Order: sequence, then C-alpha cells, then structure tokens
Amino acid sequence: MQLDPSSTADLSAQIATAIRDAIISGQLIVDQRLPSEAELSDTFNVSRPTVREALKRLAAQSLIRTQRGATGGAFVNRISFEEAYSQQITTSTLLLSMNAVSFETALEARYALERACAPLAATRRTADHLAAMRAEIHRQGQPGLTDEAFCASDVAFHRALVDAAGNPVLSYQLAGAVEAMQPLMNMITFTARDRAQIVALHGAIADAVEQQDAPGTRKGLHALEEETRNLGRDVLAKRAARDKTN
Amino acid sequence: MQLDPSSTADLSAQIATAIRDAIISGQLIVDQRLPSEAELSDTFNVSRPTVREALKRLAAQSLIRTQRGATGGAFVNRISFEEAYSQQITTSTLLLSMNAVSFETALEARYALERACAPLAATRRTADHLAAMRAEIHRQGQPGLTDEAFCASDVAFHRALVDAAGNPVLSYQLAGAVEAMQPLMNMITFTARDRAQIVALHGAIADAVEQQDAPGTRKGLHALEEETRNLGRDVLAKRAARDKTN
DNA sequence: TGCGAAACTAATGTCAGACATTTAAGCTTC
DNA sequence: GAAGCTTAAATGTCTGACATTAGTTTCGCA
Repeated sequence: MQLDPSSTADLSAQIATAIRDAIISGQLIVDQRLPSEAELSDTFNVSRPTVREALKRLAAQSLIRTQRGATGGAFVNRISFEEAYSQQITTSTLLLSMNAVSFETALEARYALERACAPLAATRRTADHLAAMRAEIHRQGQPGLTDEAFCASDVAFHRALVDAAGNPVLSYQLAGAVEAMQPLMNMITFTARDRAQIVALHGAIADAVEQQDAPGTRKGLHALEEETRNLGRDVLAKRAARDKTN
Repeated sequence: MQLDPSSTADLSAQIATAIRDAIISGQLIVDQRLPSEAELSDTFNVSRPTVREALKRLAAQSLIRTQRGATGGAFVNRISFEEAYSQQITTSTLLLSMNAVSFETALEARYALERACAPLAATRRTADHLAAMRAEIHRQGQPGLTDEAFCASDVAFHRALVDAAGNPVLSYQLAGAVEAMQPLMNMITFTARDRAQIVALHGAIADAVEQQDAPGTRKGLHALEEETRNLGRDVLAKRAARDKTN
C-alpha cells in the first residue's frame, strides 16, 4: 500500500482509498486486523490524526470496525445485508429528494422492479411472508390511521412481498427503491375511498401470491401502480392549480 | 443539533449522526455551508480533531464536500447519480464477495431486475443506446480478447440496455446488480463456442430492442440467463470434481 | 496449589496548540 | 481602471500529551 505523491487530494482520502483498494482486491480479508494507527502513520509517513481521519472514512462505509483495548485495533468488517440495506435506503432517499426526481419516475422504477420479484415471490412465499402481508393489510384498514402510518404500512407490505422472493440480493437492491418512495408518498393525502381501493388491491395481490399465481401477482401490481399514479397526478394537479391562484 | 450524553459511542460518530439527521430532515439544505470546524467544536464542546473525524465520515458518504480558503468550509453536497452509482457498485460487490452469495442467487437477481427494464428499454431506446450495444457486441466477437475484457464488455452491454429504459432511478438501482456480477463472471473461462453463443444472444436482444419488441427482449434475456447459468454450473461442477481428486 | 485482585500494557479516543496551505477579498500603486 | 500585494479566514497537517478501555500478566493470600 503506497500513496501517489503527485496527487493533490487530502492525505486522509488517499490513505482511505489505498486501504479500500486493498480490501476490495482481497489483500485484506474479512476480520483481518489492520496495522495499528501508529504503524500506519509510520508506513504512510503521516501523523496519527491523518490516519485516523482515513480510518473514520472507512468506518463510515462499514468497511472496517474498531475495538479499543489491548488486543483492539481496526478490523476488516464483513458487510452484512442489514447494514447494506440501511445505507442503501439513506442514499436512495437523499438521491431522490436532492435531485427532484419526479413522482412518476420513481414510481415507474419501483413497480418495474417489484414486478420482477412477482414470479419468484409467488413460487417461494412462505406462511410467514403471507402473514406479514395480511397483517399490514389489516392495519391499513383500521380507521384513525394517519397518512404517514398508512404509508409506512404500505412500505412494510411491499417489503414483505419482495422478501417473499427469497433472494437476499433482490431484497437488498429493492430496499432502496421501495423505501425511498415513502417521502414522496407522504405528500399524498389519502381519502377513505383511496385507502379502501388500495387495501382491496393489496388483498388481491396477497391472494395471488398465496395461490402461487405469478401472472395474477403481476396484474395486481400493475393495477396498484396505475392507482398510485393517478393519486399522485391528482395531488400534483391540485397543487399546481393552487400555486397558480396564489 | 445536540448530542446524547448517555451514549457510549464515539463522539465523532455521534456528531456525524447529528449532522446527517439534520441533512436528511431538511434542516440543512443542499449547498448550505456548515459552521466552521472551530464553531462546531464550540457548539458540541469537543476538540477540532474530533469534529474533523465526524466531517470525514460524512464526506465518505458524499453527504458533504469541503473547500479550502477564505470562503471555504463544509457544504451540504447534492448527491449525484454518478456518485451514488459508484458507491452502490462498491457496496454491492463487497456484499456479494464477503457473504459468499452463490452464483445462482446473484444471477437470478440480476436477470429478474434486468427483465424489468426490458419493456421500458424497448419503448424508449435511442440510437445512442443501440449504437453502444452494437459496439459492445462487436468487441465481444473479436479474437484475442481476454476473458476479463469479455466480461467487462458484457457488463457494458447490459448497462447500455438498462440505461435505454431512460429512468435514472432504475439505472441507479441496477448498477449494483449488474456490476457486482462481474467478479463472479470472471471465474468463468469462456470457450470460443461459449462466446459465439453469447454474442448471438446479445445480437438477438439488440435486434428486439431495436424493433421495440418488448416480449422479444424479455425472451432474449431469459435465454441469456439460461446460457449463463449453465456455464456457471459447469464451472462449479468441474471445480468440485477437481477438489475431490485432490 | 488455586484463585482472585491488582498492576501492566497496548491499543483507540480525545484534547490543546501550533504551523502550513489555500483561496477570496480588499487594498495599494501605477 | 487594472495589476499586484496584503490580509484574513478557513481547511489540512503535525506534535505531543492524556484518558479510556480491555486483555494479559503477576502477585498475594487462603
């Protein structure tokens, strides 16, 4: 591991890159201990604070973890799916909000991906997945639920559907698409009629999954996408009209 | 922004979380300047190195950028799709390699997602996308190409297909699934016959996309998935046999 | 001899203060 | 008015120290 002396970037960034490359290339393997901060500062000819900044960068990406104490140090971290999920959700959410991605674009992406899970979900769903979906449907039908709670339950329903596909890679990739929609969905005010319609569509999807009916699941998702798109369109139209009068 | 005194976590981690929350919640908006390091260390009652470690954590996630000089400082960064792509690819690649995800699982996820793009790609593809796909197909047919270069070109072909869907959110989500497969694909040795078959399938897919034939595109991807799965299975079987004799 | 407590040690976590470097803005001079 | 100089404010880096944590070893006592 060595640095490029011609680079103008921060030393801590260069060091972080060097170590990251070593991890990616397999020179450093999972659970292996990195040299101590003092040793690293010797190796790279920089001070300990600089090394520490580099290590914090890597820790922020869950590439390493640190332990204090006599046998402590920095260790290459095995990135778990759980950690990767939450990182992905944060990034996706910010990506959408900061780049003013339209409701339509996000919706299209989300349902395109979700329909990709449909055949697998219909084939592999277990009783647990079905129970989770039914539980969320039940919750969504309860009166007095806030719009935010309704959206959160909607997300939980869809996550259960995705997880039913039984492919952790798929679940990981979709976590971002599904969860990042939530802030956009939260802009919508759901009437009782809207909710009833969505609950009915969720029910139809759950039925199709239970019967291992892949085309039916796809159709249900299509219908739900249409319904949601119309809701979003209405909200945007009303907002535009209001902005015009003001 | 305040810290929880009861927390046992690193101060720099707590500070990073506090600032991150402020960004996510919208208290800090894009391009807004954070207080200087000296001011932050006053606010949080910590030293400047500790503040700096916190800022480096945020910088590692592209949440902030820093500028030196008189009007410099840390600014809330607008996460671009480009940055998010590369982060996602790194995370996905490590996730797969560190968790020993099987070739079959990754392959299934990748093609399920890619087929989700097929209808959109067939509808919206531009001349540029078609040209990119054709160029990669041509490259794949050239003799003397290393297996690695062949895989890289394969990835480029699939990225062009995904981008043809014209949905940046979709492209972002799929970047991980497509690129993370490359290390797994690199384990395969492609015979001339294998390559010819793959090139033919790529050609069929490009034709279907050109003719805006969505079902044809899906079928082509299905065939390609089958072909790739068989190749992977062969490699694994041979490897298992070899390991047995040794 | 066995075991518990105390001391030791090596590592990360935090702090204080200093200097180096960069960059923009203001000032000065021609 | 424009070019160059000066200044100021910020980040980048270094040195050295102390605090805290958690294994490890050692010592003393029953």
